[in-house]
Amino acid sequence: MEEKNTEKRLDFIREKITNELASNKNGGKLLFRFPPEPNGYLHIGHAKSICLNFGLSQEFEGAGTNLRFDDTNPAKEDQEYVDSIKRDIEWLGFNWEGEPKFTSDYFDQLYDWAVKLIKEGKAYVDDQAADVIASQKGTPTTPGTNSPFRERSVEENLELFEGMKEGKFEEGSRVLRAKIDMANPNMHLRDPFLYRIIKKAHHRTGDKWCIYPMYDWAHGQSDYIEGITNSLCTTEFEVHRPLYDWFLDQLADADKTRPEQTEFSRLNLNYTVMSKRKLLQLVEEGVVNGWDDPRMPTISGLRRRGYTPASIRNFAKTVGITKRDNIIDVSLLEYAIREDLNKTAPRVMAVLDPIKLVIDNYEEGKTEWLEAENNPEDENSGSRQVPFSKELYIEREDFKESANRKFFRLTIGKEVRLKNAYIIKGESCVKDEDGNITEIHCTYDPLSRSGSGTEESKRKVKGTLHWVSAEHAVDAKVNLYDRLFSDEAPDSRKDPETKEVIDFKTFLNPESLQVIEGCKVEPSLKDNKAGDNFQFQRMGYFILDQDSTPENMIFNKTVGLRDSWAKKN
RNA sequence: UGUCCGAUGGUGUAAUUGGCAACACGUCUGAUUUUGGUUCAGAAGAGUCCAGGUUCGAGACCUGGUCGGACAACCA
Repeated sequence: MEEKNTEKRLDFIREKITNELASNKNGGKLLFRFPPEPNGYLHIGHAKSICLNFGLSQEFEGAGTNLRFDDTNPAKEDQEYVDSIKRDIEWLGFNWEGEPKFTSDYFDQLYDWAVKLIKEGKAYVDDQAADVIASQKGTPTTPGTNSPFRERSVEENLELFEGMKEGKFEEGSRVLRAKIDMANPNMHLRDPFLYRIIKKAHHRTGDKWCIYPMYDWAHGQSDYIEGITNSLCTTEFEVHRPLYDWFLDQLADADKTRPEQTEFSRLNLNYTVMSKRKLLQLVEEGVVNGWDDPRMPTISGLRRRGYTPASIRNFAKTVGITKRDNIIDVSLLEYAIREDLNKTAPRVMAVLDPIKLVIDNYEEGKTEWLEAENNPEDENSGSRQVPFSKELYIEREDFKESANRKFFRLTIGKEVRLKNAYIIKGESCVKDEDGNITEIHCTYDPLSRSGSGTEESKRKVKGTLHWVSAEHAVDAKVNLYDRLFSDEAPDSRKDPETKEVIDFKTFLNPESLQVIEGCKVEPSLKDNKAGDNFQFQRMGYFILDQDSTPENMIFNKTVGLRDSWAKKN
């Protein structure tokens, strides 16, 4: 699918970059970076950032975007996440500059710089316990107090820091801190941590290190090492920027590229949660079936749900880039996928809740192969043959014995069109002892075949039903999905009494997954492969699941068609 | 009683940098339709958080408020 026409409207970041280019900042060089921590799967919020950072390098001539794994915390990170992140970025249609980068590649340089800061009296080893240090930090409205270890000699600091590196001290017993200003109104400048001791094997550096750099120390310096020009991140890092700049002030070479951090607001979607911690919780507690559960807002979940890369890119585009808080309505996401799939997904017939329909005046044992258009929105999509016979399945909800004039479907005595086939008239129905309808009987008009050109075929009937030949139908399992949470803002509701935030899992939608077996689909579907998107005519968009086999077909519902009838009823 | 950031229809985003508040989603009509889909035509819905000020003219600039968000992890 084509990307929507790029309008000339520039968001504030693109405008800023355009201006920088005009003033020849950094000699016209542009290098961006996408810096995920490999501690979870990427979600739709990351997709926004990916589309920004990698999109920028596609839009500006000669620009590039690095992929850098911010792997400074071996306690949480894992190779599995590295792999999934690479896969998701590529699936979205983006390429990074050269090989993927890792913050852990810079551990030696970072260590050397830390030593330099110590030698200049700008960093010190603090021996206090975490809670003591925390209490000395002060609060946002009250200044902190200096650590008693703040004025240690350079020699002692050097020796202790080396000891930390050598593994001579216990985890949590010492940290290296920058010596800035414990009374600074910006809390991030109150002697922030540079290093802590973590005696865990790192997924890349193994046992080489037992001290690991903190985010603030590692991030900006990694940008600097790579020669990043524009370091784009979300607004919660805005208050970190003075610290980002402080480090560069101490270390950066005047004739090297100095990166600049710019913040934009993160994406929020209603009816879901977007924090990696909470998503991990859903996975670990088995609330969902893994990171790629189609109900998850993860990129892998959306992929398995049937979303396409183009739809997500277009979604990111309509959502835009600003600094203000936002909560995107899921209808925007759903629109993006419908718009794409409407143009690209082949139409097929599938009956989700089948009931037998017998055509009394149709010849026993006869099969006709009727032509069916693959996609009326795509002239080049061609057509296929679908089998028609005396006994069919139709959707149970498409029949009522009698109904008012607004019911455009099958009733006794009224005519409807069977899509791509004949006009039929409801005659009678069979019920079991409980009064449930078990079989419907009808008659057909042999002269009304679709596309035959006869007067009878041109007759206007109000309703058209999808169907599938009972003899030729293939069984399938279908997963129907609804929103994972029944509340718009599951992670920010507060108890009116206690003012405590209510656990987000309270709002889980118990009906978010409905599995239906015994669906009947047209035989042509057997030839398709996992990941293929379809429109089940009149029902919605579906994707062949990765676990599907020709013998046990499984479809996932991506999204329903717009349904102006259901809305009124 | 801090620092930083933000505020435009229900939602998201614009407004050529001071000149009739526009676009998309959503909602509602109607037309078309062998998908109650698509498409097409149209409608309703904000006077731009508030109060002052500058100006012929302010969503935009200035001042002061109000409201919302971020920040006190040996997380990122």
